[in-house]
Amino acid sequence: MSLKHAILILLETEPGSGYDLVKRFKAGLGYFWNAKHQQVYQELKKLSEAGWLAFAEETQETRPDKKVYRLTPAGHSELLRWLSEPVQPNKINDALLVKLFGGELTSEDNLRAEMGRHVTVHRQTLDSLQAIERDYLALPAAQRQGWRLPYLTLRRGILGEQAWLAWADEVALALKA
Amino acid sequence: MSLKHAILILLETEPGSGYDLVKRFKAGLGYFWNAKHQQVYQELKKLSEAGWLAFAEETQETRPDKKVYRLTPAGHSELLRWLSEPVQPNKINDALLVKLFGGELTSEDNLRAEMGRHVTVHRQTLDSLQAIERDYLALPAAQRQGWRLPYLTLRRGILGEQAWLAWADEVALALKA
DNA sequence: TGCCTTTATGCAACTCCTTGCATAGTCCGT
DNA sequence: ACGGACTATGCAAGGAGTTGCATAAAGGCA
Repeated sequence: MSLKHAILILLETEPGSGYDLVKRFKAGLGYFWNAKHQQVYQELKKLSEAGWLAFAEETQETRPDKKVYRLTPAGHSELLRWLSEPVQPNKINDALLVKLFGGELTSEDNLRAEMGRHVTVHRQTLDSLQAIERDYLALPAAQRQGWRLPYLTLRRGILGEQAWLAWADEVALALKA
Repeated sequence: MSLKHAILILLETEPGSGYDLVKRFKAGLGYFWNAKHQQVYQELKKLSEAGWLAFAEETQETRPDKKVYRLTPAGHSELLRWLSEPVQPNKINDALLVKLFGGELTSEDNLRAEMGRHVTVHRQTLDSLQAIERDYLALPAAQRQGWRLPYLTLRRGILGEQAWLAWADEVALALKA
């Protein structure tokens, strides 16, 4: 779908290797686009073959050599084309809800335990997103300007996680009775 | 992932054909698990080969013949096994957020138009979920009991869509300035 | 000294999911 | 009489994503 374009966006900002990209995914985009290292490497290969990326091999002394990728003009115009075109609304596939939907077949203890595990994860995610938000809000206004769109995606994460946790409270209440 | 198990849950409640299942996905589970008809047919084939489902061919006079699938005892225990085991937290892949993240490269008009399209879709989804909720709440308490777990999944949809729309308001405000 | 983590890339094989096409009768509206 | 939607299933091909393995040197910790 748009892993291609996520990569183009990251490399448009700054050229980098596959390994770099994986780290950048984890640091920022990762909240709403996940990719394993394998997928990133495979995609970089395809994007170079399509002529959207070019790479230079950098030999390093104390570390493995790396390939630094950057956009070609064709890659740049492809990115602009993609940005100008509507994206499909998101497909949701949530196994936890499938389990809850069919939960009559199992014990409430089991369901509560499952919810508990997920609550822990979502609370941690929310904490880390809020930590990033605090850093952002502490920046002088001039610097905030450059990050205002990524900040909106961060807000999506925060509001989404808060809503998830509010829902989990409802579930906890319903499973107690 | 768990399309397998979504199908097992649906057929555990009531046997049916591939065509039936697609309709049931649209009516209920569809909010949080999407599947095209092709995938359902392919999965039914695999599940029968694995021995978790059995089917009976029903010849119909005025309509095409169909295969009615039901769980085998092996399918039933597989479902119980799956329910007792933790599910992985959800992977998020949201192309709209990718676009917004890289939105500096395009016009604000374009971003506003894109948001507008998505707002329409989310509002419609919220409306239809709330219509289902009204029907549920109008049922006598005895009947509500059987649907209380699916109702919790419906609540997830409602709270999720409301949070999405609240976020969209924040975005609209930020893109106006 | 030995073990773990980090840096850095990739092949091979697989599952999951999508897209396009094909078939074929019925029922409904115009 | 004709076109479109509904019922019902499926093949073939390909794209997207996962899992397991392999290599190899450097740096930190116990």
